[in-house]
Amino acid sequence: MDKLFIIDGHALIFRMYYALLNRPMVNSKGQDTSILYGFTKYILELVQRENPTHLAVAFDPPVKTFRHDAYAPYKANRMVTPEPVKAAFEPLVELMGALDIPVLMVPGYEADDVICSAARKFVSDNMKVYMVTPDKDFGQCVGGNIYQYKPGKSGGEAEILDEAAVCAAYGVSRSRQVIDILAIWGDQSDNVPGVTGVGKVGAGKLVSKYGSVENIYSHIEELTPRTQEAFRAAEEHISMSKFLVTIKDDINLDTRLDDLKVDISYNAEVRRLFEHYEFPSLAKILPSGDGEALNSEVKYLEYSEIPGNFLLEEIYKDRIVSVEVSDKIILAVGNKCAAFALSDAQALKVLSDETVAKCGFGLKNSMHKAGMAFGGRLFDIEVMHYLVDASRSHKIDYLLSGYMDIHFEAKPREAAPQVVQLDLFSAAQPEITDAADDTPQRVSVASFLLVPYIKGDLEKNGVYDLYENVEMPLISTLYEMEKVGVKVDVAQLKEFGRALSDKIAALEQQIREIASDPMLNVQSPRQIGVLLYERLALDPKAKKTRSGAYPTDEETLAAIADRHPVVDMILEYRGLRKLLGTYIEPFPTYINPEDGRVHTTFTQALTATGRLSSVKPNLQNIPVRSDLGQEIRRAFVPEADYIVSADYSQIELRIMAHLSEDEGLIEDFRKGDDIHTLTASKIFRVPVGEVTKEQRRRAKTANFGIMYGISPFGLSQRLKIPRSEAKSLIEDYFNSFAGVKSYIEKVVEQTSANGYVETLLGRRRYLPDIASGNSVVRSLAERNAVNAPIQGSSADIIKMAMNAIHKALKQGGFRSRMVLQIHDELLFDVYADELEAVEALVREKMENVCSLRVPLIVDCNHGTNWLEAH
DNA sequence: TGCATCACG
DNA sequence: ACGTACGTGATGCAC
Repeated sequence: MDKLFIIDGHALIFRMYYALLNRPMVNSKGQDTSILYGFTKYILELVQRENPTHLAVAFDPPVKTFRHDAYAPYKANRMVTPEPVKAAFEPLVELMGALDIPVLMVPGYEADDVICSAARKFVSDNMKVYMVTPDKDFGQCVGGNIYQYKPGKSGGEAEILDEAAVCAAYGVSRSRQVIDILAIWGDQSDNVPGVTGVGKVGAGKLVSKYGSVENIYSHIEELTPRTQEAFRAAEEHISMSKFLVTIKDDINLDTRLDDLKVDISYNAEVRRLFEHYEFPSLAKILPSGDGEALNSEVKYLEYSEIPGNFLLEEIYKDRIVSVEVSDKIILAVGNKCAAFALSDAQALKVLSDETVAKCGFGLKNSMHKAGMAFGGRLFDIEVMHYLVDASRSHKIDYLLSGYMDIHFEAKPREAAPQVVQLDLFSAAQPEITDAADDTPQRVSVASFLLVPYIKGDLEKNGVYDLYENVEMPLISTLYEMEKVGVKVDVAQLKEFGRALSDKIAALEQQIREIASDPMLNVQSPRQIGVLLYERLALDPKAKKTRSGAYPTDEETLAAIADRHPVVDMILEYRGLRKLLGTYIEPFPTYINPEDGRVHTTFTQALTATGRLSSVKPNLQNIPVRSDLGQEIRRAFVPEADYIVSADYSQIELRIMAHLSEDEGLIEDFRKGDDIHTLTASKIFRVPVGEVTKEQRRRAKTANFGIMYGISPFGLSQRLKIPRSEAKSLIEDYFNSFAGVKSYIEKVVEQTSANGYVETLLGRRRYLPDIASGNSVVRSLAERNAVNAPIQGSSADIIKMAMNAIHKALKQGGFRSRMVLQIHDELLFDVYADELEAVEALVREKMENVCSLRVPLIVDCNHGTNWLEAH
């Protein structure tokens, strides 16, 4: 079967432009070769990877197209093309010519039209056509032997879409219906008006039900009143929208198939150009280039699948097994594995067996799939490698090639199904691929093999204890917390949401009136910038940032709020929109229909410092600071009787007192009085009783600043005081807390010597930038060096407390549950008859989990919702 | 994709 | 001269 790849040149140029914007390539002649290099490299690697028989690149012509003629505002929103993009075009065409890659360009038509027309012209039973583009619009042209080939994001795998995949994305039955969806959806960047208020999902549903835009209008009375109104408002321009989004696939091309045959060689012209631009690495990947053609020998991961009974024998002999649960349970010992059904009693017995250690990658996820916590010691290579170096990737394919020099990906085989995941990194040339996906088998085997290597690294770095005593048990602790989830009162949330929506709509209306622009998108910082600084000219000194927009962040706007009432309205609009869009509207989708609860996922192997993070949804950033935001917390309610909140008081500052051994700070904490007041008393040299509110505020900000690696500039910004004043404030602070000062100096010094810093429990953060010659980069690393042990030790401590509490609740037979961790706070769902005991237990575990030079104090409260528990 | 914005500790 | 307090995640825009 022949394969024709047609590349969307316009999209690829932009992609390369943005990808290399921050680290441009410049040759010795001072030319910016970024786009040229990225573009050419992409195409050469594509050829190497996919082995097309035919190839072409399509570009937009530099003049107007038939769409502009039909509709003047078409693409009028587009920014002017960046200069480097324009400049790259000519050399690119020259280079393509030298490489014998045909460039398709037809006056009056966009690259889109050319690509689809070529696809239609050349596709046949013996020719698969791949349109290489990230643009969703191409979905309309997919079908039969025509596919869309979507380049993977930042080195990820490319995705090949067939008609079924395109239809699935919108919920329609034919790919041509993409046109109707796009017409309704509209396209901001091309200035194609759609039906306002109807998006991708809404359009998909309607088109799937009625088949086409026209048929929707024939049945318009069946729509909801709001939708009806939206469609009526769009009636005038909808056929134009449909026309604009329809890609022409029948333009006359005089290109012949033979012209497109791949015939790339390292000829004299290519050599000249590569030498001129200085692309030696590209020469190597050319078929007849000077260097080797990338393919060196590659070891692939090999394993054998054996009958379950045989594997069970091995498991009970060795008392260790690797586990990967997806739709089956894959168990492995060494490079032998076996698959069991999720309900298989023998497999489940192994999983719960306390005397059989478990290896795996992301074991918490496997526990969720299996619906049970695993017994025995847990060797999760992802979590383990996170302790080796949190800043590196923990992906299993990197680990396997890094530690064992083995390719994780399946050895390529023959036979191609319709939709395939192509392997970007495999140098070999598969016709591709692998219909039966054996990824779980390979994950399981690879995890088993990697454990001793990674364990070795942990021991070498002295962090194995941290793994064994803290992170390993935390896997199960977090699993249970996620599984329990937290109850959210959606009805309450929705009611609050309705009130917010009304207010938002009213504000939007007012703002648009003031702007005299009924189309103004208040959510667009760009448009708001133009309104404030160009139309209303509120700040003649305002200048654009390097990205070409005016800054419109809260601080900037607050400064000019007195110049026009619209500024406050915009700020209010944003605040409400944030609440609605982030904390109210998305929440119903996160509620598990089976138990009516929200189950976040805690990521245990992500942050640079050792903290957890929370995703889908993030329950660690639920509003608390503003009154309106607090209403959201009211919707977090107990399944039992009470929400109990227990939070460490000033834990980071206490850790700083402990680490720095500053006598004054330690003494202050032992007194048990308000720490910021005591700090203020010292740095402003006034008696504790005479500290003013302002002095306390400054002292508090200074305390935080110190922990974040302060600079006079930063402090002056926060406190809105002159730099000189901030500078002397810091000096006064360090005079009062000399131990803190010398501690900070010591940390920076040691980090420079070691290249890393450590927390209380030995968790490392590597900071190679501490040796940077660039003072901005180096200063950041120095601040990281100060902050990481503080933030990281705090994480160590609460993780230990979580494990202890989880264990104690379980052993005590409590029905109450720990449900959330928010960095220094733990949240519990507690039964009334257990309230006292749980509060006492939690406090005891948290306060005594480790012993510092200062006491650890926990504030514990309860209520019938999260807000009340504070 | 990458940026801007803003929610939390 | 230059940029400037630490760590996160979600959203929406514009390309």
